[in-house]
Amino acid sequence: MTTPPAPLSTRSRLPTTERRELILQAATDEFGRGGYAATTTDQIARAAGISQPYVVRMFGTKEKLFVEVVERAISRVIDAFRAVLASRRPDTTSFDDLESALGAAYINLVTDRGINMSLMQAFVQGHDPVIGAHAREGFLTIYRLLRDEAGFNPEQLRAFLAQGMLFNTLLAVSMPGEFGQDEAATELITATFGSQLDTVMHALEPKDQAGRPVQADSR
Amino acid sequence: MTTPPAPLSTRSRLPTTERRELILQAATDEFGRGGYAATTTDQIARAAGISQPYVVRMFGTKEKLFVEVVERAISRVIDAFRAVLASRRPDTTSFDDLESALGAAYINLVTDRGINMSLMQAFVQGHDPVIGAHAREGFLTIYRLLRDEAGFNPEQLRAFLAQGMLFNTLLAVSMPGEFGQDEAATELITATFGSQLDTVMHALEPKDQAGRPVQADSR
DNA sequence: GTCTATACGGAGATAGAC
DNA sequence: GTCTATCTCCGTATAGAC
Repeated sequence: MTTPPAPLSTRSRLPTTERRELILQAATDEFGRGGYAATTTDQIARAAGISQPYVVRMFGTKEKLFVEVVERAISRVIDAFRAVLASRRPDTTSFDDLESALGAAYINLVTDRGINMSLMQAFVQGHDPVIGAHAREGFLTIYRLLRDEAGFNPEQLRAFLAQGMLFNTLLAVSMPGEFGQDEAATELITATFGSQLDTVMHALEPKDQAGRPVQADSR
Repeated sequence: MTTPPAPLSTRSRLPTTERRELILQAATDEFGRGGYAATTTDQIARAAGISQPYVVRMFGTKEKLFVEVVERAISRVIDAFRAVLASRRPDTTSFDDLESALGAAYINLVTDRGINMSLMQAFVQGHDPVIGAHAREGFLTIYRLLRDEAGFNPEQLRAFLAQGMLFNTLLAVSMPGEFGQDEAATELITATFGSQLDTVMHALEPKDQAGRPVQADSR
């Protein structure tokens, strides 16, 4: 249906790099909203304020764009973990403290729905030859990072990653939205997010572009 | 593109109930393969050996069919858990034994790619008003089952469900296919599946309809 | 109970202008 | 660097026959 973008006067020419970044951000949000197949390049274009063909033009195909979105999401996880590792005092930080700090960093990332859903979309497309390979590689990169740089042992890793996958899932189904509504949901969310609960609930309040709270999703 | 189904001579009239079951099975496999949006009703029809319009006719819309597929997958988890609970000796079964038995039952189910992916697809569509509600309800039903009938406490539940989500994810990205190929993958898979590893590896060998091992996916 | 034919509405991608 | 116009394919759903 190719909706026309904003009038020329409103738009502006941007250097390729900046435009790419804008599109990737929009694509992360949109793919996160509807999934890979259901999201159209036109939706992404609109969200980025440009025309549909230009999105395709810049990334070649929709699939290539998606792969970049996934790569970007994985990189953000890696960067966040590295930042935590860089800021600790190796000799005085206990495993538990390190694990909490890493968990908190992860929660911070995946409460961004675009990031979380991009990751999950990648997992769910795991049998696709292109996307699956990226998903596995990303997962293993994070595994090695936590093992080799954070010093986790296999069992600690298993538990940490499992917990991460539970975060993903509960956030994906908006379970924290049931907080206080359903006693089982409340119990599960409390047990899962613990002291991070405030962060989660706060991050999930819908915001507009300027960061002001809004009533409902306007889409 | 509506590919014609098999010639009339090959097909047969079936009672509605049986035909429904066949379609639901085919739909589980196909949705599991490609996800909700990317899977066409025609693919499902072909896999079930009938015409595309008949699929739509029988379930109303593609979305309703998908919802039934998800419901069915969740029911299978619930049934499997109940079967385990029914067969235990309440006074002599330790928590660890019960947890292992339930974990094994779950692994058995989700090594069926159709089941696992149907569940994950439901999670990933978690913000869809219809599908999301079903996903949350299913998740909470399982939560209550494990709490009220198996006697798990919140922390045990959290750990068990987290582990389940890790199973889902690793199977989704075919990580066990990397077993022996990559040292990190091998370590992770071993730590995750432990004594269930044989079951998993065995279940993942590709099979044809008659259950004979085959070389590669013929699609 | 099941099919064939088909209407209808997109979606991704390309061509070419500015 | 970015757009408009448009081609072409494909997917769901409906109508109606057998």
